Amino acid sequence: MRVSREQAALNRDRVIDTGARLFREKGLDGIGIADLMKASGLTHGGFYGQFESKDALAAECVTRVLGKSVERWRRLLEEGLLEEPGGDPLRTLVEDYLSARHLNGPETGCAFTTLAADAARRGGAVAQAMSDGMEALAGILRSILPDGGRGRALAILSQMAGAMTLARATADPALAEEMLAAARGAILAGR
Amino acid sequence: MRVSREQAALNRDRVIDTGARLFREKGLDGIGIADLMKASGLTHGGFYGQFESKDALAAECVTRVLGKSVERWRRLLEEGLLEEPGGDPLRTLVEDYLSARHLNGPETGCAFTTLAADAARRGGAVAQAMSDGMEALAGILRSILPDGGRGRALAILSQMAGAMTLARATADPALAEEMLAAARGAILAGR
DNA sequence: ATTATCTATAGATCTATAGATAATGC
DNA sequence: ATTATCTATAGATCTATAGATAATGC
Repeated sequence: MRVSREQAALNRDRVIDTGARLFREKGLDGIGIADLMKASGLTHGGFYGQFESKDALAAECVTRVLGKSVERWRRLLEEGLLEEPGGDPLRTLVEDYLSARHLNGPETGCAFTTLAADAARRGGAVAQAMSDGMEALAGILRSILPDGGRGRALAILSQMAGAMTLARATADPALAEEMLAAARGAILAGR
Repeated sequence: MRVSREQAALNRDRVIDTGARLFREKGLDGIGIADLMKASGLTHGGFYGQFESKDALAAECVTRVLGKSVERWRRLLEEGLLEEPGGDPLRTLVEDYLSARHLNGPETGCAFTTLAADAARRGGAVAQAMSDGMEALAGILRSILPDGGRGRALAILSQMAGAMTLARATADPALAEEMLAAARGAILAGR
C-alpha cells in the first residue's frame, strides 16, 4: 500500500494535474474528490493525506494552470522573436489566445475563462492564486507594449478572457467566432 | 394545498426570480432544487410540476436576467438622453456596468459575469439564452456607436464582461478596481 | 375532473474522517 | 517507527419521481 516518498510526491503531482484538467472541464463544483482521485489512479481516502481540503487543491490547480499560461506566453514570445526578429509579439499572443484551438479546448486552456466565477465565489486561496496569475500575465503584456502601461495590459487581459468566456457560452458557433475576431481586432487596433 | 391558476403562475414566477438570484450567487451547481424551492416558499417536490428540469429553470433564469439587463440599458440611455441631450451614452452604460455597485453585487448583476462558464459547460437551452442575450445587448451597443459596427459592439461587450469577471475573481480590491478602471479607459478611448 | 402542491423516497452523489494495512526509511 | 494509501463509513446533499391531498374550475 505505502509507496516511496518520491512516488508519493509524483502521485500528489498527478492529482494536481488531474484537478487542473477536470476543474476546468466541469467547474469546481462539477467534479468530486472520489472521481478526481479515481481519475488519478488512487482511492478516495488517500486525498486527505496529501491535501487539506478540496479548496486547497483547487488553489494549487489554479496556480499550476496560470503558471503554464505564463510559460506558454514566454515560449511563444521567444520563438516569435527567433523566427521573425522584427515581428509583432502582441499579435502572436492574441492570436494564440483567441484561437479556435483555445475555444474548443477549455480543459487545457486559460483558467480565467473556466474558473474565474468559481474563484470569485470561493475567495481565499483560490482567489489569491487568480490574483497572482493576473499580475504575472499582465507583467508579460507590459513588457511587449510600446508604452508599457499597466492599465493597457490589464485591459487587454480582460478583453481576451471575456471574449473567450462569452464565445464558449454561445450556442452559435458563428457568433463565437465573431466574438473572437472582434476582440482580436479591438486589441490589435487599440495601440 | 392546491392554489388558483393565477397564484400558481405567480409561484412559478417567484421560483424563476429566486433562481435568478441564487444561481448568480452560487453558480448552477452551487444551489439545489430543494433549497431553491424552500427559498421560494414552496416544497421540493412542487418544482417538477412547474419545470421540466433544473436545466430548463436555469435557461429561464438566464433569459430573465439578460432581459433585465436589456431593460436597464434602455432605461439608462433614455434617462441620460432626457437629462443631457448632448451626452455620452456609451460612457453612461460603461460606467454603470464597470461600477463598484456591480462589482459587489454579483447576485443582482449581469449573467455573463457569473454564469457564462456554467452555460458553456451545459450548452443547450442555457447557452441559447446566453446567445440571445448577447445579440440583444450587442444590438443596443450598436445603436449608440458612431459607426454602428457589430464587431465593435461585440468587442465592448466582452471587454465589459471580462473585466468584471476578473475583477471579482481577484483577492485584492485594489487590483479589482484597477481592472475596472483599465477597461473603462480602453472602451471609452477606443472610439 | 383537474391540477398545484404536498410528503416521502429512491438512488446517487458529496466532503471529510476513522482506523487498518503494509511498505518505506531510519 | 513512520507514513502513503487503503477500505469503510458518517452525515449531508443531489436530481427526479411516485403517489396523496385538497382546492380550483368546470
